[in-house]
Amino acid sequence: MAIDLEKELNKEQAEAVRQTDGPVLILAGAGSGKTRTIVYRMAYLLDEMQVRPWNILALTFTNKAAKEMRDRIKEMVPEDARDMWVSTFHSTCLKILFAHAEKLGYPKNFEIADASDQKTLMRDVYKKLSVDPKYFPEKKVSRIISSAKDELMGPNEFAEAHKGDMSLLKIMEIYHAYQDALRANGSMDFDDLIMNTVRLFKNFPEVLDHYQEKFKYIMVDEYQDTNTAQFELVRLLASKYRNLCVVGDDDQSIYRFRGANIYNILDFEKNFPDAKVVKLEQNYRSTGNILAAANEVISNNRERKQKVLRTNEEPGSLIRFRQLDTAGGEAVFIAEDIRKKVEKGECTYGDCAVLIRTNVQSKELEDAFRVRRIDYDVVKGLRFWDTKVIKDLTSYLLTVAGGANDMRTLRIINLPKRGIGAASVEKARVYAEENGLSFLDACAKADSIPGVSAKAKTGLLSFHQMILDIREDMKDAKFSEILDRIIKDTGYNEYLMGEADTTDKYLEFIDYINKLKESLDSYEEDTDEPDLIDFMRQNGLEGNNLDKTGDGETKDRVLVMTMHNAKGLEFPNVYIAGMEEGLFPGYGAISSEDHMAMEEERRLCYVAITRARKNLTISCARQRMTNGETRYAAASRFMKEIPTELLDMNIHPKKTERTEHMEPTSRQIAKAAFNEKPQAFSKGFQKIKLGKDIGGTKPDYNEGDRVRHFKFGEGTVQEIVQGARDYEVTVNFDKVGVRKMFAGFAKLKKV
DNA sequence: CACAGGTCTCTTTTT
DNA sequence: GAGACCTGTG
Repeated sequence: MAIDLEKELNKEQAEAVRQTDGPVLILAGAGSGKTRTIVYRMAYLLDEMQVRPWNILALTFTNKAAKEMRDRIKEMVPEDARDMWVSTFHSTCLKILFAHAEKLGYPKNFEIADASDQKTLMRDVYKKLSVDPKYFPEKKVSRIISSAKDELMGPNEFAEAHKGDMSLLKIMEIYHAYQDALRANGSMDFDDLIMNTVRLFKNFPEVLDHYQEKFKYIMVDEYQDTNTAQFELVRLLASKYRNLCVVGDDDQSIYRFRGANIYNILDFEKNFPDAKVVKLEQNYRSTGNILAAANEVISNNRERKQKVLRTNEEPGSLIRFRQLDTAGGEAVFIAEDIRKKVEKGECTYGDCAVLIRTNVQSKELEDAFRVRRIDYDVVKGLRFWDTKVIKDLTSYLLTVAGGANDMRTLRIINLPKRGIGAASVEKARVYAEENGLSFLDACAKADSIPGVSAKAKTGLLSFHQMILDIREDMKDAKFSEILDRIIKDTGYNEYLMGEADTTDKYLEFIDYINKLKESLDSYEEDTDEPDLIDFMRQNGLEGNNLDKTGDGETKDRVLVMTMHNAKGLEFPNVYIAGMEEGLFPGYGAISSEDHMAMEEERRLCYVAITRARKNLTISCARQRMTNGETRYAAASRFMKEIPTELLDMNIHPKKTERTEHMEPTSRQIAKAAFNEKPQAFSKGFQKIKLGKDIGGTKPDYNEGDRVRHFKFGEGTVQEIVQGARDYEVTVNFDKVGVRKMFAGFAKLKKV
């Protein structure tokens, strides 16, 4: 099948497809037909350039993206799709490591430690090293270790990089012990998969050479999200044939917090000086006004590649902006608005999505939808294999199967409760270690373990016997049958009934179990030598998340999700909720010294805006409960970056929109009145005029006055200028020097 | 050993 | 304000 590029693609897309050799950077703006371009490019490589399918590697971040790409290639070139490696960074590395694990000192059948395994291991490490989590919060330390791995730093390099820093040296010690614990369990965590593959390539040039020869053409999707380790991996693989095509959008780089390095894409041409760059700026998604707003907002970023999205669409309706008094009122406004639209037949619930900055924001929205009987779903990050029920049951399965690491057995030793407390477990564990036994085998020797209570002894012995019995009886049974037997023998079903506080919850648990069984059955059918550890390895990476966005039941319901979760999706009607200073941009970005933090928030805003196809509604609340505290906030600075002429601000509100829910209660007014910031509350409905009312009140200090800033401390006011939208104040701070800020946000106090 | 009550924390998330 | 987690008591 010959491909008519000119007919099926636009000029830029066709150009991107034709750039087959050498390094290529495709800057694909939001909604510019990125996936289409990638898929055509692959088909072109195969059909026109006679590239062999097994010489192509395509890397993505999510399984969803990999699957979509695979499916679409299959449609175009069915016979070749099979032989191409189109998968995530992690599963690609897994495939490579699987063949070479022993070279790095890992067992051939190493396991993958997921988030909860990591946590368990960290716990152990803290106990072993008697680290005080007060000084070294587990979560923070885990994050530091993870980012060290993202930067390709092992414990030793990490120590080298932080010589003399006492607290970091302690973390290095934890890092060391954590790696040891992983090794002892024959496991790698997700970050290890990438880091170890890079190590493999660096230490074994012949292995690298083999894969360089294999992957003569490499493509990377969402390149703006790559971290240093992933960059290095790609660089190594591509360094021989140099046919590297990366696709991404620097304006949509929103994962800095998990190691993504935006300079990978910004500096691509520095790293590959002969790179060809193609920009895809034609947008096929949104109306003119939405696109104009997105372009305006993102143009405030300095560190970016110049791009302007354009469209053939009409300008469409204005972007609506509403400021409500409370977060609850905001939720009511959104729910009512959606209800009215659906009643008028303008759209269906499924056409609407509410985007939020933080997960806690979903609560009020859920209440508002529930009260109105509006079908909705909150897209949660909850993933199938991380679910407690699934972790419990797979731990049982692996323990029964034998060869499970102790971590699994330890998880279920007293679950459901069988009278074995933490103290007894610890004793059995020490005994196991001293005698070189697995934890399960140590249970059988309960009589010889010193200091274990009679009750616990019985518990340990019967646990061991139960596992052996199941193992013996179910030798030839299907995995799903073994699972049934486990549930029966352990009384896990009864345990779940106790755990679930509602019937719905219980049914959800049962649903998980059924899904697990299905998954086991289909694995057994498709695999020559089914093996549970292999099953876990396949699926632990196979995100299989219960995400409700795409596949399967496309129910007609409103979706509520974080802006991060919305990346890559689109909806006719989008609501962005919580457009407030302190929430979006978040407090952290506002107080950060690093301007890249604010730029990242702005990119997130850009991502959120560009999700909308036809209608975009942005809202915020004057008052919101955050972290158990009532906080007052002005509208987001990002709102001021959208030109007024693109906005419908409801300056003359219709009476019908002034529902009681939006009015503050007298108690709230009283509360606000006692608050130090009197501008926090409007009396009744406040007219919103950008440039005046939003944070634009004249400060109560003058040039030359001493003022205090919540973060920067004291300083002297050098200049106060009335800007287009707010008063701009220049302050020379004693500690941090001269800063320019908007009076509305800086909350400077006269000293 | 289990449970109750006190304490602490609290962006964003994939694999 | 809610959820996770730790500690003290029965």
